Amino acid sequence: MDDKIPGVTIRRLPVYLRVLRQLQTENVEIISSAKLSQRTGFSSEQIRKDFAYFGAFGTRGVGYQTDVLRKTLMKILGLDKGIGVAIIGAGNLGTALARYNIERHEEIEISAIFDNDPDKIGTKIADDVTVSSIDDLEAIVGEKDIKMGVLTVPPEAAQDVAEAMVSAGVKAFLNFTPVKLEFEDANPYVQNIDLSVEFQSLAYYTNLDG
Amino acid sequence: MDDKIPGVTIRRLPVYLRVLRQLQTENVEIISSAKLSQRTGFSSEQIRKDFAYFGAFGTRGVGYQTDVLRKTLMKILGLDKGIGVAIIGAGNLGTALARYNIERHEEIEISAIFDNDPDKIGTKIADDVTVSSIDDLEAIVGEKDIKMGVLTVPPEAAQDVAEAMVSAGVKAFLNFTPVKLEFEDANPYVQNIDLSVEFQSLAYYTNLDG
DNA sequence: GACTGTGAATAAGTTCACAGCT
DNA sequence: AGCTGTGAACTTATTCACAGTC
Repeated sequence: MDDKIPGVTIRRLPVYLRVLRQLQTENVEIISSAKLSQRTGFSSEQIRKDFAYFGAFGTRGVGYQTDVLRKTLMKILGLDKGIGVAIIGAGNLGTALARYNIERHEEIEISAIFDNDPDKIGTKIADDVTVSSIDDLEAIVGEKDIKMGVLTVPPEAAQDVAEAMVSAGVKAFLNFTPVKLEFEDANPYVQNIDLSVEFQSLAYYTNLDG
Repeated sequence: MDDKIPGVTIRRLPVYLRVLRQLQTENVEIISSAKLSQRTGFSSEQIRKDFAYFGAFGTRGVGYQTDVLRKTLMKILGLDKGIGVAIIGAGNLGTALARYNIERHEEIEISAIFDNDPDKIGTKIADDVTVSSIDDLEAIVGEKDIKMGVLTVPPEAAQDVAEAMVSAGVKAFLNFTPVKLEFEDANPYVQNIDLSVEFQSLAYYTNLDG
């Protein structure tokens, strides 16, 4: 039941989760891969393959129970227990992400946001989120058992901050800086989101006919 | 020279551009695919393959001229001429992106930002960027010849806004909403960035050893 | 009859390996 | 000798097609 799940599959799970939440508000108790296909845009075969990685939990001739499916996917992603996140860099993007995230994800909690600007430290970004000094990074990350870091610092600070976080126990990063992070002993998971890449690559398609 | 370039290659071009800009400030005039590999993290074969899509412009035994390469890549992406972008939704994320982008990309200019909140309309987000009413969307997009749209609106508004933009001439979207956009006649390019997917899928990796 | 689960076929992208210039 | 350009091998992901279950 736990043979190396491809990253592409993992990244589809939150989409399934979103649809399943919707379906539950609509009181839909059973759903077929074909219907899920309509709602997600993924092919029905792909959906069945994805679910099969976690063992078969559909019923042939019937479909999947939305409730069971949702709970299973939550558990696989580890969203059944709360996850603490720290955002490093309380600039435009960091602040926006803190607020954005708090609105949407109960399971993923912004536990702290850090900056090195004295004017920002102590500022309240959102309910329950106040900017801490980056000097307290390791202490707070350890204390609050933070496992996930979001990097929205200037590029030159990224590598150092990331290393400090890893030694404090962070296992995974959302890296919004254009820096290719490298680690010696530890091997945290790094998901890069490079907004320059998004904007500039999109330019290519504005010149094409479609 | 122009046989269907894979999307993955297009998305690597901005990374090459960033490195090439750095190299030029360091006065490096010639660069090998091996050196580019070190700086980008992509394999040297991959880099050569990518460049080969646009015709061979390296010199065997020598390498690539940074200046020629940079100009070629800029041209392929269409960054040699300015590109107008509109952001729809002046919330946390939209505002952050407007400011973020203005700092970094001269070639990609935020030409307008729209919202439907009367309190926001007329507000200055950054130098030269003031929030316009969404009622003026089509007029302004047409007038300023905007080709790229960034959607940071609430999900329920996304489809309508996108359609209005397409009829005004927008060719490509950066879609930060979780909505699967669909179009009838036109076929704009849509790049989805789903922050919920990023956060939730990352949770999976915080539970793994690596 | 409806829908899942899965091997087999295909497609897309990456790495290998080496011939070909300079 | 050094480095590009590229066909061939390989790897990864998706789609096809159908047997199996309810």
